[in-house]
Amino acid sequence: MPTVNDVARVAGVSVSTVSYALSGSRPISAATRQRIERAMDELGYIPNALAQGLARRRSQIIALMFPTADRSLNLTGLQCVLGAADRAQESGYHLLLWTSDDVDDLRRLVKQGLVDGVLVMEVRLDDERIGVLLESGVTFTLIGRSGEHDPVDYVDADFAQMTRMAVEYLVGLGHTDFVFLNQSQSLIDVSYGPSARVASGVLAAAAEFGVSLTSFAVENDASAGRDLFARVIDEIPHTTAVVGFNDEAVVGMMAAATYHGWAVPRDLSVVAIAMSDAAAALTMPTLTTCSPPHGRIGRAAVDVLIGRLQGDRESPFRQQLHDSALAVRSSSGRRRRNF
Amino acid sequence: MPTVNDVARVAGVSVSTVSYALSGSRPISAATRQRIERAMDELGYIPNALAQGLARRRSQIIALMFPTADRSLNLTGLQCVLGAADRAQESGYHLLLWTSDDVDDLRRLVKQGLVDGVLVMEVRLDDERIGVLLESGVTFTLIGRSGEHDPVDYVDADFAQMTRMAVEYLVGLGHTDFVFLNQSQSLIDVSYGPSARVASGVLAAAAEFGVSLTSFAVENDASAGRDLFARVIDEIPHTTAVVGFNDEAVVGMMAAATYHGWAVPRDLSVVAIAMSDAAAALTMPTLTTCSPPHGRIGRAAVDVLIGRLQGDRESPFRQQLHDSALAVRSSSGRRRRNF
DNA sequence: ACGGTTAGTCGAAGCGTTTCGATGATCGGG
DNA sequence: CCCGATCATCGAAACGCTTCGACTAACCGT
Repeated sequence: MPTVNDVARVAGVSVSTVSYALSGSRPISAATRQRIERAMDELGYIPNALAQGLARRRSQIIALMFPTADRSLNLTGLQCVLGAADRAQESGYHLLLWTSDDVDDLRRLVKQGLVDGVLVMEVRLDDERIGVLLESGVTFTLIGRSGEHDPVDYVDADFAQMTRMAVEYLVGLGHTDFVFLNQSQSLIDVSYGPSARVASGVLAAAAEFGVSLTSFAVENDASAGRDLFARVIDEIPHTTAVVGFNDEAVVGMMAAATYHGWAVPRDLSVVAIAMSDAAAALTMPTLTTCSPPHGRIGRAAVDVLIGRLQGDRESPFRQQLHDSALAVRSSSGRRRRNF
Repeated sequence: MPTVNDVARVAGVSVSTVSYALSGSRPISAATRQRIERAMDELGYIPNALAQGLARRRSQIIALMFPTADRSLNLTGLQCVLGAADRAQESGYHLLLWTSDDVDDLRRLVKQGLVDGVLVMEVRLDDERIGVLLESGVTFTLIGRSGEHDPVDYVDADFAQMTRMAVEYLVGLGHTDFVFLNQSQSLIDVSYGPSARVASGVLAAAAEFGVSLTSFAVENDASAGRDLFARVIDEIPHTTAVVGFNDEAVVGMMAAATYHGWAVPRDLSVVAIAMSDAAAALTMPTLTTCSPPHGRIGRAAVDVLIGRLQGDRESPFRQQLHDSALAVRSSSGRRRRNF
């Protein structure tokens, strides 16, 4: 591999001149610049990233924490990761994928000086990673939010907007009796942010529109959804609308409904929260969804982080919430049943 | 951030001694080692990864090429990525996520000296990235295979085993008239490896078991599946088994079948190839699948790459094929219809 | 007691950049 | 026609680590 030395020799200048020509941080005469450029592509020179990083104290690498433990994988996370990766590349940064949840690993990572900044996914309400990052002094931004009003940058979905939109849509179709199907209690117990925020958002929206709503937290599998349906026909049979934030249970519930002769959407309208389009297309009937723009959120988070990295460190915190979109498919319709 | 210098000063030794204590590449007396270790954790010392990489000419970073263009995202890719990321971390490596497809970007990446090795996903039969990597001299392993017998390391699914297993299973249930539903022609046109291999595998298996098989390549969406079902009842109505390598079209076909009064699996058995468990659980009925162990493949690829990185560069090529597993769900059963 | 190992340590020269300060050369203004 | 600015370039010192060669002391066998 050719080095600056080689380029300098071939171009007949000093290494510092080559460096200045490359970075443009000092004026270089047109003639010299040309000789240097010729030398560079004659040699096929590409600056060594490690040396550059060491000297500049900037690696142009950002870490993306995407912990995989304790969480059922879904496409929504992937979209976010890929959005972030694409954007990082467009902005001249590398993206390091970090799947560990462990704060000691994290501490080690940032102390290594390998990464310029960190992106944090799957943020919990009392996420201990935030404290670690804060005290380490590294620049970071959250994809999601903690429960406290930490002085941090974040990009997140606007859960209030999302849930209100879902409920408003169903109210507009005449529904007045809702069931909300949340994620498993175990996820709520680890204070997974979205679960809490979707729950309170749905509740608030129901109150706003004056409709009745009963909430359940069930495991993330089809049988839990079937069991729940049995409970619903038994205890609150006048239910005509379901808002679900639990992919597999929602599907299980639809299957049970169909099995019991409740047609979807004739007898029951279902809206899934934050389900990917690809997943929604696989169900029968296809599910109406209300989902955050995960890809865009990932990209926006990269922009925020890089903005902070390149700009002033002390400016006010950038905190963005992104609107979700409703994708009407075949699982929702006008209320038909009457009691 | 403390440096080796600080540690050396506090411990009262030279920097080289600190380095040797850290790497263990030269003997250090127990007493000295203790003083050094004490100094290190008193200062909270972590070696700077960039400096270390520069000096050792090893960054402990591997790149994972996961191009996102032209390909519908699915969980199977995610599993593989996450498996690789986990394994890399366990082995003391960092994983750089690279989403660009461009060979110039790739060339630049490897010339930068940032990564020790490269993992290549979504390999096409005539993948130009392979040539670029080969001539750049960087160590790499494929997740998948090209069409040629390149002298390269790879880890892939055993498509022959996979397809044979799927067909054998259905034959065992009495089926003799098969439809194979492949991915879109556009994917085949870019010579996407799995499409070709699954197609020929299914064909070979059908021949082996002496059953009839008709193949179709359709777009990856539900309506294409519905259209195909219409064609099937028209042209080959005696079909009782479908092997599908096209998630959305398979689901669309099932929906159309149900709509036309063909019950699945009573009148039609369906096996989906390489569909994720999560996706299979969302369909109705839930789909029987035959899928490669994507997570394990990702991990294995990391092992192969790191083995090559740390071991001899010239040993015989490591080429692994992994067996798929059949997950029987509700879309397949004994053949009932007779003609 | 003596040469030959060996264990333990040190100094210095890299690794490939950037960047600071210095040095000439060139220029415009009075 | 000389003086301070400005422009273009250079040399050398970082950045934080590894590693080679050398040196000292202790140790072994004879």
